[in-house]
Amino acid sequence: MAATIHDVAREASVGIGTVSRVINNSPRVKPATRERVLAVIDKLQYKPDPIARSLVSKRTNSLGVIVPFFTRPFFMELLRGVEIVSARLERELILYNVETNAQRDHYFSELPMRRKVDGLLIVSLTPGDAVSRRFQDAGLPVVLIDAYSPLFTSLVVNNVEGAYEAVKFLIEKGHRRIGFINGLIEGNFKFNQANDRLIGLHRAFGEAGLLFEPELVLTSEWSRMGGKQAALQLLSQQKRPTAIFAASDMQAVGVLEAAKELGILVPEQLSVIGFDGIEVSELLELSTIYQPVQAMGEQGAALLVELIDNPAKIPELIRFDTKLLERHTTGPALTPVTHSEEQGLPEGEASRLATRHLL
Amino acid sequence: MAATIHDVAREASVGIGTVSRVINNSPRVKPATRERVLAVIDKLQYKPDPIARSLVSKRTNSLGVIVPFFTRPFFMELLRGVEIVSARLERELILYNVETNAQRDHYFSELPMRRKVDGLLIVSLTPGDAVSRRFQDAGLPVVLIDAYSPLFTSLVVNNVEGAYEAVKFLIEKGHRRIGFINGLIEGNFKFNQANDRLIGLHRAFGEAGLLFEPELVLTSEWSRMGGKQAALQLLSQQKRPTAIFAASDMQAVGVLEAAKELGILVPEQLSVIGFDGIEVSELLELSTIYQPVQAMGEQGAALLVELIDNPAKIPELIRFDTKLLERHTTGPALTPVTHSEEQGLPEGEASRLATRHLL
DNA sequence: TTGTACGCGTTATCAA
DNA sequence: TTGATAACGCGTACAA
Repeated sequence: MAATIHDVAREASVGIGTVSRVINNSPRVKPATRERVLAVIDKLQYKPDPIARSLVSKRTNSLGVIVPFFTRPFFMELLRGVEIVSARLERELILYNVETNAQRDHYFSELPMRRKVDGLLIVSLTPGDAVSRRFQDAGLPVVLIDAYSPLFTSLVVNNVEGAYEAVKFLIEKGHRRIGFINGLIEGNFKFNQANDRLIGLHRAFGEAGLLFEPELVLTSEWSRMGGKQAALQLLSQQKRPTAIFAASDMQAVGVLEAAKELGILVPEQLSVIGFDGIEVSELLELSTIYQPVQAMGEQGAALLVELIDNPAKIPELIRFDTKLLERHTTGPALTPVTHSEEQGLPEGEASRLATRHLL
Repeated sequence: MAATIHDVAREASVGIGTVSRVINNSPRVKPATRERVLAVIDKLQYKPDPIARSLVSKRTNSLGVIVPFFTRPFFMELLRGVEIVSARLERELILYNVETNAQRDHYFSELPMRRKVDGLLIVSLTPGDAVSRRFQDAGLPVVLIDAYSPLFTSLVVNNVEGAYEAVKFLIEKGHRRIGFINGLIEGNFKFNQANDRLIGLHRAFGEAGLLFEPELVLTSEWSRMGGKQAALQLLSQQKRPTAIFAASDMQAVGVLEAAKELGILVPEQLSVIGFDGIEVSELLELSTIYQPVQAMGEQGAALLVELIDNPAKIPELIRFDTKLLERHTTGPALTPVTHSEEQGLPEGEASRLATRHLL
């Protein structure tokens, strides 16, 4: 059996109060007795029991993070940031992964009650009013990452601006028929992100005097497969787009796959730009709108800990800027080609080129 | 303030013992009073405090997982498996990420003491004798994944066999000069894996009567960059290999990058095969040795929970088989080319082909 | 079937 | 500067 504070007290011939003061380095203890107690602690290998400690202190020294689809690269890189500072600040990290609305609601309703965490980081999910009130009533510190609520400190990336830049960039390259594959609003996950990116697109279109063509805008899951399906649809239209902007890198990867399957050369015949700037975008030399995901994770965790230490802190809104990363999937627009006239390149050669893998 | 068991007892005019029996559905309570208590519980929104509960029950309902470099795809996919079953079994998941020996030792020594978790999953790390004893003395259930110890239930993949198959496959394709980029033994992380894969290589070489050429075997970090550096070195030798086997997919990706940089065509001039079968290998159409990582995570978590419920369970060793995934980075060996004679393809064309990205 | 009292291992209060 | 004692919220013998 592990030693308790009583064992130490007895062995050192002091009261448990004194031992407690020693382990919490209170100054109110005579150096001599402190030494003695410390010696016994060392001898008995005594470690205060964190559970008993939290029972009275109401603190668990751990951070909870609610994150949807945590294996997706975007969330992984964010989690990495969170982990870095939670480790540095010596907090345990409890992972609440959500894949369904039911799971989300479950955590949203359970977590405020059972005080298993000192604070909560909510990623890419926006708690509704009722839920928000529960968090507040429970006095549970909350920080939102990639989501916004006036009630909580929120870290967001400028999605509108990012999307605007992506589209403007394509327009400047001469593209006029620009497809957009937006991300699905998965049961209110990712609601703002999808919306904002659409707004940015509209703004760029408006500025350039382009009219918005509904048949060029599709919605898919935030995944490779989703992007591929959507791209297949977009690219088999009569007058297919010369450029596609995808709301996430994974979707953009799907676009690349679709293009390859159709024998369409990127970037010669089709420009593709993604959103996120995750590692695969680098591997595939995908042009993209980079967002500082890891930094957001780090700062989010840091702010949460601050908030835990000072619950009176008022919520703030922190914005992060995106950055356009021009790589090799975007190029100037050619004169638009229709299906019937695209025989310029000998069939064999085109598909051979298109089939070359190797990043 | 949240309601406690006392509030419920008073409101329902019963003793706290009865309330306790109700929430733990003990049969020893009259249906009528149970109803009454349940009603009050509902009315007061009472939830038993998990901390107070663990203080007496000695259980936290949470699983700890010690994992090195958790953002690396291999570990991510494993974690996904762990998360799936920990969520299903309603256990919290606490993440202990390890990036240095110091961190590993820290967790190894702290975790057995502070009973913050009911059990521990240790991934790709082999605890030494002293540490193992600590875990056992503390009575902390432990399951090893991708690591082996006779003291704990261990889930391992047949690395020797996997490496053997990879190399045999290359040999059957006609390759004779086969480079091997092994993974670094990072302060004893991944020790067995690297060793086993080398053994598999030797076996295949031996069977085929090939002699082992030390200059074709390098070691690098288990990363893209590491693989790339090693490949650059391998491929700039006078008589460069016609095939490279990398100990991990990420390293293999680095090999592809190196080949591209040198204008070497894959698979025409160089075959590349990786190990792991992570998602990027699919994206890049990389041939590889697949290991059922997610399944290992799932089963590891399930076994850990079993062990927690029945600590007397004796350790078992569970093996998983690899599977060769032939994709598009491996092909038949050409007659070896030396640097001076590889001008067969016009310079421009070769590099143009090699530069084509698009998966 | 039900209620009471005690213990789990700490921290905090207060008197000494 | 110290020690005794009361919480913290729950599970559980034991008594009724």
